[in-house]
Amino acid sequence: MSHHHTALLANLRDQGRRLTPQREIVLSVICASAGHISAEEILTRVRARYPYLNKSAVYRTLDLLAQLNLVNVTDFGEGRALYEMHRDPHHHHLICRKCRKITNTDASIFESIEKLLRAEYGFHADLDHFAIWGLCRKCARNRKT
Amino acid sequence: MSHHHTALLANLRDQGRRLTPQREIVLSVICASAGHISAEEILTRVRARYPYLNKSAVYRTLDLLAQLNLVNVTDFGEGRALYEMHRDPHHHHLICRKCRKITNTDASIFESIEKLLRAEYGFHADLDHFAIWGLCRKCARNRKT
DNA sequence: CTCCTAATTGCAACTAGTTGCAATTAGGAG
DNA sequence: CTCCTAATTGCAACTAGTTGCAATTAGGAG
Ligand SMILES: [Mn+2]
Ligand SMILES: [Mn+2]
Ligand SMILES: [Zn+2]
Ligand SMILES: [Zn+2]
Repeated sequence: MSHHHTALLANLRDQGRRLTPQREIVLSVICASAGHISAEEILTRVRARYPYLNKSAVYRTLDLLAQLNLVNVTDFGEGRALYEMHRDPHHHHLICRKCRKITNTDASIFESIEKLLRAEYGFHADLDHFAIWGLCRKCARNRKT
Repeated sequence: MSHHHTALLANLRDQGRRLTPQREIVLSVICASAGHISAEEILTRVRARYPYLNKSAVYRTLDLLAQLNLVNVTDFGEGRALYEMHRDPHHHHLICRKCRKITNTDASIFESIEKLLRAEYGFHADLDHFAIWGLCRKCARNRKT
């Protein structure tokens, strides 16, 4: 049993919830994927191992894993959610709303804001995977600025 | 013709796009709404004035307005997008992933990051309406922290 | 004012994801 | 190991939003 299954199990037990084979398979598929992966692709890979697993169970598991903060969910403007394991070091994505170019940054840029939100609002922000929209250098220049 | 219609017209003309009655109606419905409003509710209000306007036109207009940055689009975890005019002063929302409580903050918290992204990546971030997930004070305390 | 054409709409069919409920089962009690 | 029950799954029906394409039209040219 991997490290992530242990984390899942601990989280579930706290809430009187159960570790089912379906949940284990979904989690391990996400663990085995390098980057961002869609629900549809997760379902495909899950079914390679367990052909009759229902899509409702996959979607419900994805919601659960997101709520437990084991995976992050991000919309990169494709009109569907992409899932990724929470891994260190954290990173963020800058997305150009004009040309859709994506640039990565590291997590440190949000450190000061995390402290501010905690100090001022008592809010423990999940700032470990942001999609930040805007204009890239090239597109901002073309706006005759 | 309102200030917002003028802004829309200018944006459209630049790109060889057109100001249609459908687009005007959708924009004015969002302008007339105080806070966040769903696409479904926009469609309902649009049809109060123009009963046969097609939902595709509404969704396509919403995409367009978002791309032109005249409205912001945010998912507050309800599984659907909410739309709001870009208005000053800007604000952000802190959402607890456990109890779904929503707290507002003002826009100034992101000023330093906006400068950093511009200086370091040449990226002009749209940081005027963020939904930040995390744990509120109460829920963070209950996690036996 | 009329004509023209590329942009846009309306439509119908489709896709991704959600929901309510009966059947199944994880996991605790004995 | 067996029983029990609340949590979960599978299913089928549903909803929100998307897409391709023919019909319409905004807005520019003459
Ligand atoms: Mn990522
Ligand atoms: Mn808002
Ligand atoms: Zn760009
Ligand atoms: Zn909370």
